[in-house]
Amino acid sequence: MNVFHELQWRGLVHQATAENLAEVLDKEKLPMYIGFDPTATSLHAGSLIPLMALRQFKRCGHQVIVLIGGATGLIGDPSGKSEERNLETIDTVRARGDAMRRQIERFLNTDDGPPPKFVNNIDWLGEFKLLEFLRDIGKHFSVNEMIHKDSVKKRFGAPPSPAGRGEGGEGGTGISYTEFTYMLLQATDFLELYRRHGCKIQCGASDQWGNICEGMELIRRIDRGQAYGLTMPLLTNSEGKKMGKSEKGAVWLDPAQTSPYAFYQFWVNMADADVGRFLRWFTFLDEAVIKDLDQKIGSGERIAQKTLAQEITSLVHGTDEMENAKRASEALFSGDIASLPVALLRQLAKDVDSITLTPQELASAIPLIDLLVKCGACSSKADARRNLSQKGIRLNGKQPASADNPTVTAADFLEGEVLVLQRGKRNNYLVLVDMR
RNA sequence: GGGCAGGUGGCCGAGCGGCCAAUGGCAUCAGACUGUAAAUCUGACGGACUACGUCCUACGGGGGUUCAAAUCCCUCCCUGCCCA
Repeated sequence: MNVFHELQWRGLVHQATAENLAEVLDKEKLPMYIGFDPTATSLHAGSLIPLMALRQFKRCGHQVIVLIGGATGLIGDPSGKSEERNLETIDTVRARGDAMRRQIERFLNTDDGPPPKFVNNIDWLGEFKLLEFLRDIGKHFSVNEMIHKDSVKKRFGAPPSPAGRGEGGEGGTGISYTEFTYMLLQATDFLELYRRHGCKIQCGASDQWGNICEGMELIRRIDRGQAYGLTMPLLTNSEGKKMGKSEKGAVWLDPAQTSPYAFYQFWVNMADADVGRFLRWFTFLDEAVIKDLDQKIGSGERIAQKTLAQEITSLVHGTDEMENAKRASEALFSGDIASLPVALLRQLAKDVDSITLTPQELASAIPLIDLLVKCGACSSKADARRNLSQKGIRLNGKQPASADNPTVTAADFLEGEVLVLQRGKRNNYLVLVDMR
């Protein structure tokens, strides 16, 4: 199987540096690398695109190399950023890099294809002497060209032109010499991996195009070698907005930061206009199956969305967690919470935000308003009252009985143990009674 | 350095002495309709409370004038534009 064709029909190819990349890959299974800078302790939904590329290359028999940007993460990539970033400490970057590496290792831990290699650019960039770097690498870069790169141009203010109005970037916030150097570092990485591992392809998100091309050029200039680059689309929704952000913030791949349930729900809620694209990007389902699902979009059952959610959740969190998330979803959206087994509801505690009360706390009636704030369903008492008056709150699936100032007592708990609080249709909270 | 224009709730943006917790738009939240969608419609949208009302906190920071200031004065900080 040719990766290029595979990536292409899935819509994962944004740009390639060679017209004939597909043929090149037909002849040879070139090693490929993707770099991840440790900008956070976890990857997020957007990172799934490069991760899927790694899986696809690996599956097609390519050696894949994952580069952790232990060095570049200390500098900061200006690509796609409108403002200069604050520098992180070495310890922070190291810790994040380790966490990211573990996460990626787990994602690539499959037996279809050669095992991935992991490298960290601190190992070579960290060794470079400044003068050596300037003489060996810096000499190959023209500042004149560099300042015309999108990533840099965006940071330059609109030049005061005689006509009055500046054109281009809207008053850039400037760029430090540090970030300006970033592209040289990434180019050096490519060269280094070309030398060490015979790596000839670098992939990345579309905003990495410039950096990737610089690396290719460097390889050509210094080693007279031929390398390639391939970029992939950015994760955006049909409205062109960046995704991976939900109402609670970013959708993380780390289950401690975004529970598998929340992760699953994120995909179930995908807009019709986006599902098809994501089924291609984020699953290994073949074309016929996906086309069949395309037909079912809009029919009302959300079959495509549910399939998408199941596939990605399995991929990221494993099938067990996916089954749990699926079961939790079915339970909470069944509409008849009161008749569900208490044991099942108790299990939801790890998927849904929950709090535990002691029997003493429950001895007297608790104002529902307080409980809503306590479990996180509402941000303040005023917010709780508001939601209550607008009929947005349900206890175990039902509207609270008393109108004015409803309270909760032990009797409201299913079998004295569990209370499901809901704000709107999709926000679920669990109140458990400590049975010890 | 000189001149000018500004800093208002998550964002944009009105208000320019009392009727201003502050018009409007966006975003957000809930409800209706649906498919746990989109679009649309309705409502809410600083906080606390023994609540169709009361109180507290808010219009860059500080100080002042006034019965009363987002609105006037002083001062400080910051931003944008123009001229050097």
